[in-house]
Amino acid sequence: MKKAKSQEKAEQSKEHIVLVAMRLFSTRGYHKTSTQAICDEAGISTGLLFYHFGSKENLLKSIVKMTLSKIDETLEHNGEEDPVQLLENIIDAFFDSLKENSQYWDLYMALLYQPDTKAQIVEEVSEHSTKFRRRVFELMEKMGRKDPAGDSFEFEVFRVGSFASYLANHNEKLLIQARKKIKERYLNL
Amino acid sequence: MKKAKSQEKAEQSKEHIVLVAMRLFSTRGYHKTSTQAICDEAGISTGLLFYHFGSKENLLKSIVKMTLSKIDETLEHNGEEDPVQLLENIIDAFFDSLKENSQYWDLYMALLYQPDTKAQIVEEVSEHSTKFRRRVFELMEKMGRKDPAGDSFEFEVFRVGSFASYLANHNEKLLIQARKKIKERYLNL
Amino acid sequence: MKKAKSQEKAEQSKEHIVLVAMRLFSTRGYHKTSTQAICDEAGISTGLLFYHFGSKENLLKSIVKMTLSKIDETLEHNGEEDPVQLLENIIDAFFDSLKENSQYWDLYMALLYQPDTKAQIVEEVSEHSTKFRRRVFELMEKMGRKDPAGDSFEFEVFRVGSFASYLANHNEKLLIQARKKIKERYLNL
Amino acid sequence: MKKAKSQEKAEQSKEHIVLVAMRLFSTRGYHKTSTQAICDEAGISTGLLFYHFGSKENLLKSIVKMTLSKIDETLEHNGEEDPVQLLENIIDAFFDSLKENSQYWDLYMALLYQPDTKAQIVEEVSEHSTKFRRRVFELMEKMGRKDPAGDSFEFEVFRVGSFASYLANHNEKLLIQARKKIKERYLNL
DNA sequence: CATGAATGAGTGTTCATTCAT
DNA sequence: GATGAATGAACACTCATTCAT
Repeated sequence: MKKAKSQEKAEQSKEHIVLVAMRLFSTRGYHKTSTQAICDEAGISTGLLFYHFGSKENLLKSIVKMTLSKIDETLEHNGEEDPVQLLENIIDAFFDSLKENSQYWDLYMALLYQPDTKAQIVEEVSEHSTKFRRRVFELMEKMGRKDPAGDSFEFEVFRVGSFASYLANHNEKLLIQARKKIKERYLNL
Repeated sequence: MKKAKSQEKAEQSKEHIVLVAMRLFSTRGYHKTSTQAICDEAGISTGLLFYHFGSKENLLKSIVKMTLSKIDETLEHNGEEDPVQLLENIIDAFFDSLKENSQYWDLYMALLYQPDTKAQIVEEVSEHSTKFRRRVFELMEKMGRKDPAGDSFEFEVFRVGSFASYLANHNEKLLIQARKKIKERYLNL
Repeated sequence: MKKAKSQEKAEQSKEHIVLVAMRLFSTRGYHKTSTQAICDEAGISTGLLFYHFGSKENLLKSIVKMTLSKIDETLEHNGEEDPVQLLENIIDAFFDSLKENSQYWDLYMALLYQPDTKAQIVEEVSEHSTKFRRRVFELMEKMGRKDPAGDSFEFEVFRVGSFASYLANHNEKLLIQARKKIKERYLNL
Repeated sequence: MKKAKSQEKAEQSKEHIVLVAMRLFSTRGYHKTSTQAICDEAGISTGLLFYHFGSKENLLKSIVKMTLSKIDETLEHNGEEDPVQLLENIIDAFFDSLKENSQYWDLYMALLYQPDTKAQIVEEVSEHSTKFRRRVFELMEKMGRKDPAGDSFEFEVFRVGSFASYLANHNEKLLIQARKKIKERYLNL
């Protein structure tokens, strides 16, 4: 019981560190955030961070893993319904996540386009995005679209464009408009 | 004349450093490229880089400025033609640039999504992209599109999506397909 | 207790660095003493100096603070006696300190007459010297001197002159003579 | 004739540099003043400074030499008069110089109390101050003072004290008062 | 679990000086 | 005389990481 308690505490501590680190990484940049700054902000000692995560690099991977699994949960939280409704749910989930996990997506973009950090996270990330692309393709097939491959390609480009545009300056109007446009184009046949 | 010679040499030296720096920044990442590494690779002394550019940050700005002005030249090298043709030229120029100045665009994405580097280049960059967006909007108007605002918005999102997708893994096929799609959608009424 | 031990060790480490730094600053000059030289001489790593003091400038301030507080202790270690005896004690304390803390006073003069270092220490120093001047004035009043203001002014000029002259070439005879003269003039009415 | 002209021009150029350098050295500090800053301020090229002076160290020596010889001129500009009048003239010349060549004396103090710069100027300076001390001693003898050695020692300590006190904070009142006190003590028997 | 003193390689930058023109 | 591009050693400082307690 004691162990369980201590473990739980450790988990809380780890999650707390992850949250603080994500905030700092996304607002200051990964390379501009020192491990010391994370420790200070999280109110822990230098040693504890390395006890839990081993390295700064590994802390970064933990952030990505933890956040992606949370987002996955949201995406998969769907009862089975008709494909159009499903795709709309996915679109909404993604665009909602963009605002809710804004910090994460900021970090995500930063990491993905820097050679050194990209190498660290590419594994965790690529699996996730492949799964997502396949999902959309399947839904478009079920929806009876003539060119599901072409359409899902277009869809993905548009989705990435929405993300990249929004994250470049956090313009909310852009986000609303993009969501509307993407629904118009790919939900109605 | 003597002065001209010496100035010319200095200009060459500066441009050489800029080129080397761009290559290293884009392949290794800005923060992972030391000024020393740039000097070594360029075959110059530590001091010369700072003599010419003053700081690493300023070197970065110089890269962005120099490249953007080159790209601008290409975009504006248009005789007057009908708007459809002009838009196609712009699309081609942009997608060509993506391959030709691939290094620059890699760097561009990395810089734009990192808070610290973004701050450094935002001024130089935003002017450029605003000008480009306005241009597309005007062309769409001239083409007689019903909703030039909505269409140019879509166009921009799609263009950004193409860029972001391509630069994430340098998949050439994706680029070809995206160019084709964007032409289909926005060149034919 | 454990904490106390570790803190104590840290305090020793800091004091050791201060002592080494003072020696090097005073013998080589502040600007000619690199932080690395201090670390080497003190047998510590580069990082530790900055861990404890944050900057070279702050190390300098710590030296001044620490030494001034030591000297203050000596000056104030007086039982209550008649003003003449008190003034003599103060004169002796000051002239003794000049020999005992010779390194500090060398540094003090160097710092005080350089614009950049002066700015760093002026705060710590001025308070100390004001307090001292006031003390002498009060004693001269108690001694019943006719012009305590004029006399304490003269006294201060003479004291500063003794210091400056001695520290310019470390001539011991000069110091003995100056101490004798100052006592003759300001202790006897 | 042409040569003379060119030489004259060179002398002007050299003197100009010396003046600029003295100003910068005294206001920013010797070590905090880069040769480049001097060149910029003087409106000359990097090379010219080194063409004229060979090194920063040598520029410093030139400043000291040039200024001391100017001050010497002032001190020696005396018709022969009675010793009391002569001493008063010397006192006045020195205290006037303190205000007129304030920049030089600031620099002088800074240099004299820093080990590295002291080594550079000690030769030029010590000769000058020895000569001055001897002069005062001789005058006190002629004035018929009982203890010319002791008095001239006191005088020197007081003079140095006045200088050091004034230069520590450039308090004009202090200077006036000190001049008055020194005349009272050593001009009247 | 947790602390924080200690490490040392690495960073961007400065600066006196040289030299071809 | 005069220029200014070029040099390279030195510098203050940072930071991920370790380890004794």
